[in-house]
Amino acid sequence: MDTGPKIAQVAALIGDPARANMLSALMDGRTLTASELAYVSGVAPQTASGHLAKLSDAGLLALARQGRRRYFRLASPHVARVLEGLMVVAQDGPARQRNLWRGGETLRHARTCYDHMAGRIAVAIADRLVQQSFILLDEDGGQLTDAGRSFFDEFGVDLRLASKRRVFCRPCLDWSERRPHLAGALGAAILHHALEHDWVEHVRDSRALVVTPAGVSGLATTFGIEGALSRDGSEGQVASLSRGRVAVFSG
Amino acid sequence: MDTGPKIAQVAALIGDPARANMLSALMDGRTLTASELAYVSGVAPQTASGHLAKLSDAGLLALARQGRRRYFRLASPHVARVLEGLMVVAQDGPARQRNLWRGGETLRHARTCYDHMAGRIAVAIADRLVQQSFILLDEDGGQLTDAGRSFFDEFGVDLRLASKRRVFCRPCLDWSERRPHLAGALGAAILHHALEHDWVEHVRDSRALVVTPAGVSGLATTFGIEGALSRDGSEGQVASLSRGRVAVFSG
DNA sequence: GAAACACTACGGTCTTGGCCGAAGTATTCG
DNA sequence: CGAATACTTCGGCCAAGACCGTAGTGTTTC
Repeated sequence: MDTGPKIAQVAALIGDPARANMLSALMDGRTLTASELAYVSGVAPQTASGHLAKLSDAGLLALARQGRRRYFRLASPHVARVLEGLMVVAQDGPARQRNLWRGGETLRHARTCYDHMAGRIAVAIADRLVQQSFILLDEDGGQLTDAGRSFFDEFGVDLRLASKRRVFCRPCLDWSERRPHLAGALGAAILHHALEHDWVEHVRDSRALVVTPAGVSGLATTFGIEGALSRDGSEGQVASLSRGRVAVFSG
Repeated sequence: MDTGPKIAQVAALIGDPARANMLSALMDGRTLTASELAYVSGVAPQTASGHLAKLSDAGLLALARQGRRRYFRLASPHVARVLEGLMVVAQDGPARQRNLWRGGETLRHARTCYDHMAGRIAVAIADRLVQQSFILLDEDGGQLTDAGRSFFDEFGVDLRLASKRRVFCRPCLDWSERRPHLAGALGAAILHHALEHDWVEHVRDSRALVVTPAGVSGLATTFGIEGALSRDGSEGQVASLSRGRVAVFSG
């Protein structure tokens, strides 16, 4: 029955800005050194060291020492999911200005989400795949159709990972677009493919991705995606009605 | 790029023991009054009032006033998922004693998880359904098979919810068993059915469920579940090897 | 072996925020 | 209308913990 305190302990750990910055920086699955994490979190190395010790002790980070430096990464995908979930809640929570995002425009456009793509591009890809009946996908689950299986075969995505009868197509709620995009092994395979073919490139020190010219044509011919590729604020989509937070429900 | 601070804000909110207790108490989807929440969180009403204001402002709780009292509930299933995720991370984090759980034995056996069942029973049900090829389920996703569809039809679960082509079978990682159980609309339907037929009953002021005699036979004949029903500590399952938290990975 | 580097441990300062007593505002009941 | 109930606001107390300066330990480089 002491589930509350356990939750609180972990949440309090994530609840410090410096630590949250560290975890955010690791959300794409990279491994970073203590110094790098000190820098991104905006605190002195001594302070960062303390934070990192706490996060490791709690099992949120995995640590590997190599010579005189220590490499940290998220201990498991579970941690990444919690962080992603917190982003979602943080976004739809306060019904405040959603569009004062400015700075994050590149992130909103395309970024990595642990091991797959997120952002407008990723949502567009997912939408397109659903529209063509290659996958079924909503907030609660996803699955590859037979048509989808042949599509991805032809597309060149390695589906051997998917051998057996494993379900490997799952949704991940995009915190910037507030719609599900494709995660799981299939999502990871698409990102892998995109990086492999230089469709997208990592932005240094960021989870952001930029779409290359090759990517523009590749995404267009493969998925038939055009509109979502323009990165300038063609924020056509109405910001959805702001559900009042103080919902009156029949009790 | 300010995703860190946003995460931190929400996490810090959950990171206070009193507030975490409140959220935990609401995890089964109930609506509770401010007084009740003050009681479960172990603080004075004035203090609780402040906490509840913060949680509502942040959009974690939805509030309905009715006469002189205020009813609170989780603002969305997203919040419940974050809490469940935190439980999972809290469990596998510190590789400490997993079996000093004592008090929570009832919870480990069967409980609600927002709108569906969790605990040994729920994992057993999911396992059985997978074994009989009625569903596919792993940590990343789930799906109902054709055989499963007819099974649930016969079983009497209302699948009309599942109309269209919606995917509605999703996994939820059980923090006590560390294996996925069935969530989503299908999981909710099973819980609904079980409550409807008096297979299980809520334990007052708790998320725990007790299995009635009717439930024992119902679960046995319907799902073929026997072993998992004995609630005495037949903790046969070895506690899994304790993966050292400081994993050395090739960097 | 000395110097530079990466990280950790310790100690003291200072802010944040949780806590409750007391008092104040709605709502219901007799 | 007054008392009881449910909740909120205010103010002061207090402890937890984030922060960095200083001083270490271990590792690499020259």
